[in-house]
Amino acid sequence: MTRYDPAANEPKWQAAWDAAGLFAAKADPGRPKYYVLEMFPYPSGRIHMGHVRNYTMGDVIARFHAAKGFSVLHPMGWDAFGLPAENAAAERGVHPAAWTYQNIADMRAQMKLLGLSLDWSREFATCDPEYYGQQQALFLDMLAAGLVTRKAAVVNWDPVDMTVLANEQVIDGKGWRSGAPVERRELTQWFFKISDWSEELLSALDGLEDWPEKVRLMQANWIGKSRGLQFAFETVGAPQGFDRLEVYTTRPDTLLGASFAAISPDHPLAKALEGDPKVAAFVADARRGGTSAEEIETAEKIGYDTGIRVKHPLDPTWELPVWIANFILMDYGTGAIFGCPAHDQRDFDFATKYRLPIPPVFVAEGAAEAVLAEAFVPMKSERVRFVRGFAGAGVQTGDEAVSAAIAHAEAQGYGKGVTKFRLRDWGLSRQRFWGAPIPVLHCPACGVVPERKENLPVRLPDDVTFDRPGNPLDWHPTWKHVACPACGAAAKRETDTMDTFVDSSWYFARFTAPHAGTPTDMGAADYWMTVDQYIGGVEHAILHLLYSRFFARAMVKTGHLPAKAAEPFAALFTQGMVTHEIYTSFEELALAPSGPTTYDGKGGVTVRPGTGNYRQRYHFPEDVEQTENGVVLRSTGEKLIVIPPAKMSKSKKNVVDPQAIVAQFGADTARWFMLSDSPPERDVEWTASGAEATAKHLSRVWRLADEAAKSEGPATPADGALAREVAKATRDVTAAITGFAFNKGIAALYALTNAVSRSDAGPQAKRTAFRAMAQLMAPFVPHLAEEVWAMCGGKGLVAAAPWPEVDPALLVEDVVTLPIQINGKRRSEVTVPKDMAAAEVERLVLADETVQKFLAGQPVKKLIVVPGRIVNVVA
RNA sequence: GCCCAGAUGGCGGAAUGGUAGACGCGCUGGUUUCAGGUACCAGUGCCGCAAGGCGUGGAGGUUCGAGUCCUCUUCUGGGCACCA
Repeated sequence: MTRYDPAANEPKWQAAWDAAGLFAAKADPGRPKYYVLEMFPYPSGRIHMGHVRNYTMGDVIARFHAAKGFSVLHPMGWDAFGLPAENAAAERGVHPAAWTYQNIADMRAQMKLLGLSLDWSREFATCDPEYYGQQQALFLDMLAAGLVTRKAAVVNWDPVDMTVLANEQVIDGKGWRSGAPVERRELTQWFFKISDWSEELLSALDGLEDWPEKVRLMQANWIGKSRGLQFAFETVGAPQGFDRLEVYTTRPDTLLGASFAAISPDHPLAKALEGDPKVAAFVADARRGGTSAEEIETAEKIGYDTGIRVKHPLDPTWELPVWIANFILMDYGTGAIFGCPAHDQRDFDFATKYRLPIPPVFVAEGAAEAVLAEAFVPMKSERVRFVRGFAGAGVQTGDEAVSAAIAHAEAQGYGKGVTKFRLRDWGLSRQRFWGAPIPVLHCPACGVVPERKENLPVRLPDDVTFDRPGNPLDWHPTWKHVACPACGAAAKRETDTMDTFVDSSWYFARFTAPHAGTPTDMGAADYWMTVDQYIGGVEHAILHLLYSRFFARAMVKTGHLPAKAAEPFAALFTQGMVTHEIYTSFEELALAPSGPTTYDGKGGVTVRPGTGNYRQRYHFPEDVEQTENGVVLRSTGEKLIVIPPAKMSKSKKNVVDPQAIVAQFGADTARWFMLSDSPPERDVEWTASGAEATAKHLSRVWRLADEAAKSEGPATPADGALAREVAKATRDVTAAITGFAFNKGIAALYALTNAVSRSDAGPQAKRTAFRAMAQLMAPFVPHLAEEVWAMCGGKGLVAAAPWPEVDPALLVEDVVTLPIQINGKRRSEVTVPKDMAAAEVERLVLADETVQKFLAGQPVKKLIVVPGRIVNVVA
């Protein structure tokens, strides 16, 4: 018996596709276009199973739309700037570019094994001078259009990587790459003014109907619109220029519960007081740690009483102390608050610690006013009784009370309603080498001067070393010393480079004209944009997608994209992770007392307390073996602890290498299995048994097709039953692909295989069925599909064949089997012609022996006949 | 604390309010094979010899009929948050 040989067939068909130029995207005004894009990879050097899953999904979508007659754009590139290249450069003494381009070459070779329908002619890396040069041009246009600004900001400073970190790059108060504790520093930085677009970016989310609801919600929360009251306290005893203290509150209904005012350590007033050494010492203390709310949350609340007082707006005789407190963020609102400890837990904690009064504004309905043990924050449904009412009070708490309080403040003239957003401007400056240089100069005479466009790209130098910390651009002997483009005087280049999120915020637009002499070509962009289907990990739900949405708008404004592309991704799909079991063992260290290891059932492994020193080891799946005894290490037979599947990670060694899988089973097996076992949005567990089963199935399909291809038989007309199975599968696979339910599409293909296998139709009818199956399989397992197509007499390449249409007549059944329920329980069934009248069905049902038996003489109260579905007898 | 998503056989998962468990894995029996593997056939929610009964985290409800809709609840996963 011959077996299917992927190793021989897959390269053959890949070469055939290449020779036919099938995947080169061509702008064809006569055809509808379809732009499918997967989030491009960082060139780490190896592809992983997550890539395989991501790109296979995109490939199914791309191949399907090509077969449906669309002009498809399905490009691939490299998100190639970033810290790992610099780390590698520092460790190995290679230039980041050399390391990056070698990785790209390696990964491209691995990816090509997968048989993806990618247009490689459009490939670029963001570290190509051609790409980042256009990015610099884009930056200059945005600068001219007022979309970029330079301002001082408190930033997270990573003292090891010597760079600014975004809040989200700070994990547990430490840099996400270096692990070093983060400090807060004030630097002058370049910013994209994304916060000007808060309202637009928020409201436009409503139109993104083909985005996951979850992602839209996460973006909405991130933008964080709130309605509140802004007002100014009159100060008493404050330094010159601080007669008033502006505060913002979303809870103006609790204004009568004020007990203190507090300002951020970064507030101008705090700075004005830093002449006092005690204040300076406190502020230094409060600034320890990162700027993220999460970081600040875990820090203990500390405060310093400035001695300044403010007058309550509703009662000038009522004075509140002004504290500097570490939990107030300068970036949100005005950097100053009034504290209402009775109805805000963190204010309560603060007031308790510093023995400040805690006056309640309201209590739960029916409750007496008592000393509070914690802040009283009523639930939405809870009714309250006001104990310190004012005009506008007396209604429910919540939005109504807030609106009433704002109206009251506006009527009395002490404040006004203000809408604030949480979203902050996007700081793009990075003090790193391996990024796109920010194309501006600092001239002693002219100040900040944009580089001239004809001088772009501002290239990174080749002669750099990484043997000392900081930014190599900054201490390069010559790079930054240039003449001012405006006056010709000696000037210095900006040595900051751009955040790598900038690179990935417009690459999708560049793919439409990857070698244009301007950032985009409007003709190409007009044809291809927007991206019809974007696919990637949910980890990019906020930043990358929000930045891209901002950039697309900025590019419309600067004339680099047509207005219709302002929302760059029409549909988004976020795929689940690839997981694998983890195999671990404990190595007992010398002199340690012995004790058993245990597994807690939740993914954690613990060594029994008090048993001494162990070193935990992880083992690669390829090094372990399943035995009757459980999972053991192949080399030693040592029994291993198996931890339930988790995301593949190098540190846990629960990884499988796609290249090895392709070598063992072929690309089609990897592709099929990645899509077959779980819905695409959920995690999928990679298992060796599942991969083997997939390979067996694909081999079976090939063998059945091979048999059909080789059998001689009468030229029977197409077998009706088999044709019906093909029609059903066509309907189901089509629906599964358009509905992003690839697992169901694969189930339909299994069902069709079984149907063909069991069918007694002649070989000719079977060959017809197999050609149809090849077409349906082609998006999932394109190589095997070509093989089956060719064996069974398909003309040309199946990859170039149109998608099969369903003949609706074939899906119509002549007779239907109706289940019969008696009082809602299934008791019998009746097979009737499809169109039988309900009255006739009723007669048949009542005559049914089983029905009579279960009725046992009871009268029938009601008889429900749902045509074509079910019959329910109510007795 | 708030928001979101889930909970279905031994496992992954199917199921426009209409036969719960498609399809796959695993398992059982059989055929082929010297054997292992492969391949093929049959079976496989639970209890029960059977008739039948019970079954979609739990408790109620709506309905002729609920995995699906409503209320409450438990648990799991994810997101957000000293956001004023």
